[in-house]
Amino acid sequence: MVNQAESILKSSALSVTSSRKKIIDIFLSASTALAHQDIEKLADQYDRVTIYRTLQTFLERGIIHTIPTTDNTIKYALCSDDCISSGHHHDNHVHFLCDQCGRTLCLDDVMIPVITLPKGYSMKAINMVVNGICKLCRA
Amino acid sequence: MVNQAESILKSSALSVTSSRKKIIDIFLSASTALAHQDIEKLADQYDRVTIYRTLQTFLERGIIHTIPTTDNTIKYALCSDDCISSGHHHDNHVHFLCDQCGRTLCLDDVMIPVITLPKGYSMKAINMVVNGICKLCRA
DNA sequence: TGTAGAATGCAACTTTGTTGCAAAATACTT
DNA sequence: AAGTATTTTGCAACAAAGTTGCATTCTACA
Repeated sequence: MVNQAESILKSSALSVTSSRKKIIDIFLSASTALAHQDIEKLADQYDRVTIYRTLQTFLERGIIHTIPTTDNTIKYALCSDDCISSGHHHDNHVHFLCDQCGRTLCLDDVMIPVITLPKGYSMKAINMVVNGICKLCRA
Repeated sequence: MVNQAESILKSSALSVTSSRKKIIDIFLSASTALAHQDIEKLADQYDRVTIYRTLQTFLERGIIHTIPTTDNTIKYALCSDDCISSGHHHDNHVHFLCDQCGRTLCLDDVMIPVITLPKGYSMKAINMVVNGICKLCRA
């Protein structure tokens, strides 16, 4: 019996350690994208440095991705299954940052529209981030 | 004879000081968006704290705006004339981050397309950032 | 089960950002 | 043009965020 965290690690050819499993579990049970600080609090039995290195490793392997924000913070979120299984990383949905509750949400149903760049520019990745008030805060 | 930096400060009802003029001049002569660190180096006769506070003031007055990035840095750029003169801040063009030279460019000609959010979400601001290789690096 | 190699924790450090307060500069009044 | 209220600046001290080297511990695998 292998759990989801272990299978993610194994399919990325990473050794299975308790800190890595814990951090993946945190992402799996989170409904929003998480800042480094959030993870530190939720996994406080592990060293700060371990969390930095683990997130770095996960980024390199494409297990998680970053979401750009207009304040100084970086938010991390699990990549979708699609994103992991394909070799290349692609993350073509819109992200939403609630100005009231501070949560970062993946709007999986809202695709990023195609845009045309000026001559001479090539595109490797695209991010679209909306700020506003989320469903829960408006209700 | 009033220079451009002074007229920007006066139209924002800010007192004219040498550090503020210097920082605006840096933005005026920069072809790309700048990180805090860039400004610190280019205005190293001024205290770090002064630069933090000046950028903060400029943001509040809508003289500059931030550009979100996927790495940990925030980049600042001068708002266009339109953006300054209208009361509200709007910055509806796409930003481009070159993965090779690291520069952040405003693609003034590429507008952010309109998207539809799911029910219950309200939009206050939107950012679109493209990573890739810029014109100059490809040439 | 033993061992090579990888991951972790610790300590020390660098960088980045913040706050309070005294000194200096600016804007405004007369 | 000088005096003064107010704003801005620089300094110092601090807090938070991120990095590096190295010894110890753990994992994967023979």
